Amino acid sequence: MRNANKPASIKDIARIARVSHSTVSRALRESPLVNPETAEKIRRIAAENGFRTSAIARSLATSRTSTIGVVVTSIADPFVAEVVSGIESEAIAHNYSVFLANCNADPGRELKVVHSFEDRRVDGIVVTASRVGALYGSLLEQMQIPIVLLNNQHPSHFAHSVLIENFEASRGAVNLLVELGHRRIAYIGDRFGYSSDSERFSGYRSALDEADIPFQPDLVVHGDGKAEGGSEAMERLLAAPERPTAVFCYNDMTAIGGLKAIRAHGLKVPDDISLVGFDDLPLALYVDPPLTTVRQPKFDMGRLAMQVLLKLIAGVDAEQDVKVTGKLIVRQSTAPPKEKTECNYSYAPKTGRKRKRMAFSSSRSATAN
Amino acid sequence: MRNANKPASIKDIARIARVSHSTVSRALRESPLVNPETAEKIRRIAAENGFRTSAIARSLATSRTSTIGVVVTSIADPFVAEVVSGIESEAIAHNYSVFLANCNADPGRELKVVHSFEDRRVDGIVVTASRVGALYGSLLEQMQIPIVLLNNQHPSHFAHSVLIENFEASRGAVNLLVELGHRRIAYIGDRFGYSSDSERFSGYRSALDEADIPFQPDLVVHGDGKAEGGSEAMERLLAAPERPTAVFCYNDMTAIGGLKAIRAHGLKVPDDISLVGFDDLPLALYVDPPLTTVRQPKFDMGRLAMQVLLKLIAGVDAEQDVKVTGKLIVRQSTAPPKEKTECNYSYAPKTGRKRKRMAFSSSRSATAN
DNA sequence: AATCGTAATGCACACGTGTTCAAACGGCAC
DNA sequence: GTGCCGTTTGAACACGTGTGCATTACGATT
Repeated sequence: MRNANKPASIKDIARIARVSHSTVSRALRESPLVNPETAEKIRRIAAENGFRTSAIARSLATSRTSTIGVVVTSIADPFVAEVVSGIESEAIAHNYSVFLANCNADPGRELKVVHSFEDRRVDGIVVTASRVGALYGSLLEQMQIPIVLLNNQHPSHFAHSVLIENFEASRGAVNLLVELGHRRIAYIGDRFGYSSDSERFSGYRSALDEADIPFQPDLVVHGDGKAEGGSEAMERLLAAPERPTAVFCYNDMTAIGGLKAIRAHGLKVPDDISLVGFDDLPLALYVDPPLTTVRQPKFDMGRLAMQVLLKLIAGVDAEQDVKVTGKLIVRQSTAPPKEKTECNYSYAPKTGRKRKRMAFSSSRSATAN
Repeated sequence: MRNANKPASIKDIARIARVSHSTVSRALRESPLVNPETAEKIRRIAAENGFRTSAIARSLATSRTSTIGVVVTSIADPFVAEVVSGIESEAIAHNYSVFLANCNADPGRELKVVHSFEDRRVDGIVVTASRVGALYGSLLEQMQIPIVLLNNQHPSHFAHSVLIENFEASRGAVNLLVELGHRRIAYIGDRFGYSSDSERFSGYRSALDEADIPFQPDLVVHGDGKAEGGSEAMERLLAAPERPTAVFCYNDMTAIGGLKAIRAHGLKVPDDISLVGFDDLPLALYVDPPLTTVRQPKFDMGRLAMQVLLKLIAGVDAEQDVKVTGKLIVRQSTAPPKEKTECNYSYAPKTGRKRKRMAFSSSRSATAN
């Protein structure tokens, strides 16, 4: 009907319906101020002409865009992808659209994309696994946009955040190894000084302390959070005179790298060495053996971040830090240690031991509705 | 400096600089029409006040948003994630921002998000692995927005598309198995009637034909494109009286499901059965054994789709269908068949055989710049 | 019958930017 | 001095929508 080129405007519809553009605007927004009959007529005409009201013009008039920006390190990271999926799901349920931008762990790039979001007048921003901590303080001052950080790697008191309980989760994971009877438990950390690494390391130490297992610094090595670094770190552990019987890893990718190194040495998981990861990536289910790991409720964390953001946008105050609990998923990469040289510690239930068990279940899972 | 609340506008800057808002607009856009000195002064004042020009208002004035929409089945799909990464990379290099929307393989949802993109006046749309074929014909008529389909699952003559050469790629993959000496080669397909499945199946048949291997219908079964379906399909193959020595799979996930089933039967890959996948997901590298597969240049396909879209937006005409070639990645899931009952076909080089080798390399890889 | 209240509609302005056109200014050639 | 041209600037309008305010119409109330 239209000769195309330019999309039809509200005034075109008004002309056809013989009313003012104000009435059309009201009719399409279901305003009670307009006569039901004419409203129906207008909506019919709009539909016939394939009219869609311009969100751009509406945004200019209302100074709200119903749009949020999501900045991630890399959308190709499976962890990130699930988080974004959760964000998007919650966003679309509230008629928000999401801008996505990779920053490839480059702080300069991160700054740039945040500015591009500012230009686009997004109503809010979610940043996953940001390493720029102090930056957001002054940035936030300048542009008045609500920001939610998800698993941010530097403590920030400027923005709201959603984060996993690293300490509790890793303590629970290491405790599983303890209860299986392991005494020589190693930790393969990350080498970039992330707070998630230090928190998981603290959980590891805490679990050892509770089991009266002395901490041995030579059982702690560092990877790079990826498979390659995990392999190299595991090599160092295996080269030591007395190797560990279990290894707790910073994340699944280092565990998978470690798995490869263990196999290269002709050893078996879990027979010779038990392995525990962190994240529960989809991948963890498909390696051999399937990986015991701590599940981060990635999708729910994304939804949660969006929910917090929506509150901030609405002006409702939300709690500063939303913590979610991990859940230990026991698969086949963990088992009791082989009876070996030192048999002092058998797998028999340690009846008289400390009864200080820790609550570590799926309770308080992040399924807020 | 500003009392905040509302972001500063071009007029605020104009007032401070004692010029008209037109001059500010020109100065910020580096127009040659403005005196270099005053331009410098204006830019300084703008920077001091943290001013950022509103992309919303600019879009309204110019009727261009520098924005594209990407609709995907699920961003949590690793294939999709890498494609999106490529799209985003190329987009940001041209100062475009990207809207992301999941449709969860629900055609109704797909329609809805495309309409939301229309409302937002995106300059273009990329759709990955769409199943809605004919729909886009009429839809495209209504809204005058350039669309590029990536690996679309129904042939469409309405929109431009980027797609993998399924036939050639799968023929090459099966040919590898033939050359290794396999004769009983099965195919685990997909059951949803995608064109990618039928094309890969055609490639499989073609490779058999060229090797004078008779086609056996009972060696073709169907999964669901995921691990579960792959396992079930493989179970059916293994239950047959005479099982295959090699299996070509519709994609990596079905191959991985198949791997699991093979292992459950106490058989080994590649000793008892060779396995070939399709896609080269990151996962393929980490299963045991690492999977031989056809690599789709996912990132480059994303970039390519964006490049085509940019051409269409600019009004330059682009070729209707851009085809990219897969690349066979040989890892450890393939090997010559074990010498067994029928020893008629040894692995000795078949000297006198058809010399009709096919060209199947990384040539014409999609690295257009 | 006059007044009032209510429903329905249109007018006019605002949102922030881009762009055309006219105007002001200064320098130069005649 | 006058006319012309180039440079720089401002005024005005446009983009498409939302909304406060005034206006009209009409039925109900006094």
